[in-house]
Amino acid sequence: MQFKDSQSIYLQIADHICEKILLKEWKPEERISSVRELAVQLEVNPNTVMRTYDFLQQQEIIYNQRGIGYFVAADAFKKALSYRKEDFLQKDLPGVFRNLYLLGMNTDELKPRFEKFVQQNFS
Amino acid sequence: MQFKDSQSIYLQIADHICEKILLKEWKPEERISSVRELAVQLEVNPNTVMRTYDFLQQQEIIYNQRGIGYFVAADAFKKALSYRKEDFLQKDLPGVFRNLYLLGMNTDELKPRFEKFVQQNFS
Amino acid sequence: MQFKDSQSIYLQIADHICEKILLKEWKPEERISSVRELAVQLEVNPNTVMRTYDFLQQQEIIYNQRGIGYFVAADAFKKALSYRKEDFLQKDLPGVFRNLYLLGMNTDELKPRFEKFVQQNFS
Amino acid sequence: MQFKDSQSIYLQIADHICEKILLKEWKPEERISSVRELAVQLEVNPNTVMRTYDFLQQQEIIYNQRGIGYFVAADAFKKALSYRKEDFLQKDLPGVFRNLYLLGMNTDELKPRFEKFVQQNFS
DNA sequence: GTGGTCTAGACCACC
DNA sequence: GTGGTCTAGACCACA
Repeated sequence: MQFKDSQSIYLQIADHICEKILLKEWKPEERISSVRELAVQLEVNPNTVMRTYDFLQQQEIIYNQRGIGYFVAADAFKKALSYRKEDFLQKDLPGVFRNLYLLGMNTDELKPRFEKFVQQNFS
Repeated sequence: MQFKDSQSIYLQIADHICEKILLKEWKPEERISSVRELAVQLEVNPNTVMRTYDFLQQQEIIYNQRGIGYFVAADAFKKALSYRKEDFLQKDLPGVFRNLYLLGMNTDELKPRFEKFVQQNFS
Repeated sequence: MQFKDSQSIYLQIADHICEKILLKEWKPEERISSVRELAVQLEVNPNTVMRTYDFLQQQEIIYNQRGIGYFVAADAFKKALSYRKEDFLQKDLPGVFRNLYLLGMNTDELKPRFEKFVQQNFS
Repeated sequence: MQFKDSQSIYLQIADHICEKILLKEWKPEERISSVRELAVQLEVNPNTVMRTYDFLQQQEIIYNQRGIGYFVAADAFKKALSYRKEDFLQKDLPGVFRNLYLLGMNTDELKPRFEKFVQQNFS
């Protein structure tokens, strides 16, 4: 996995995990990788993964059983959805629309790009 | 002008100036505020404005005449457009599309929202 | 390291780093001193070093790994060469040639001086 | 006349005047343009030309007759030559040689460039 | 520990 | 008046 410069790594990892849950690849009560495992896998400092898990735990998307590991929360899907949706419509969209307008674009131009994106990333 | 915490001030100022140019409020070869003037006006440190101007000069959106001040470049519109467009398409859009997909939405649903936004903000 | 008055310190530091790379003392992917370390070593303000690193990153001679440090770019030699060469041919040479002509000299007279210089400084 | 960014305008004007003298286009005791005339001609602030004349007067290359104008000094040629030569061999050349070496060039490569330069600028 | 940003204030050369 | 550079010191997010 490669990371963008524009967002902190730990949040990119959090997003990645949320997607697994939203796409139902990971199911409730399922155990997820340990901090160290994931750190090795992503070639990242364990502290960074720790931070991700901390963050997701605060969002109540995962929970911790001491000495055993981290698990997907029972209502993780719902939480992950709201975590995603929360800001998107209110915070992200206005900025997107502003850019669209300033750049002389419109939503129709986004359509083919969106279809291409979905095809490349989710199929 | 108030600043968000999510982006550095000097880049927010840069974006603001780009918008002036994209909206054709500022025209080519027009002199822009001096570093100190703008600093007072925005209530930020002159160094911060200097950094903005430095950045915009690198983007070839503004240029400097020694001892006189900064001016809007002849092809500022084009440069500003490509600077913003590049950022938008590469950095913002993927995240937007990802959210759209995960939230089960599509670009058609954005259309009425966008039209409403434009009407409210640019007319 | 002592600095001249005729050029800004941060660019003199940049030149110095370029030389290390051109002389192959520093190799691709090698980590370079942290901002603070170099600042202490050169007895300048960290901001000044930061500016140097910023500049060299724009030239794609060094790159940054978040929270870890700055590294010599893979093609740093090439980039450093073209950066220095461009400056030299366009900014320095015309003035040199002008002086040569006005002083009634030619390039042949430079040859022995150059050879002596190389011998004294690089061997 | 266009000015480079790398050197202050008033010194570039001074250089230009010195060249006129070295090329014997301007002769001893000849009156030179007034500050205002030259400022208009070069599209520069009169203060800037004033500074040039001040500087050249300090170098004893031109002199002033109050209320009449500026004149080329009797020994202007000699002074201009020494003003040029003074730093060239000792200050400029080492930097040039350093660059040549670092860039893997030698004086032979300069020869055709020099000939081309002379042809373009002085014939 | 790392870089990144910002403020405050100073000094300089230049137009 | 203009920009440009530098210092000092602070605070922050991040790995």
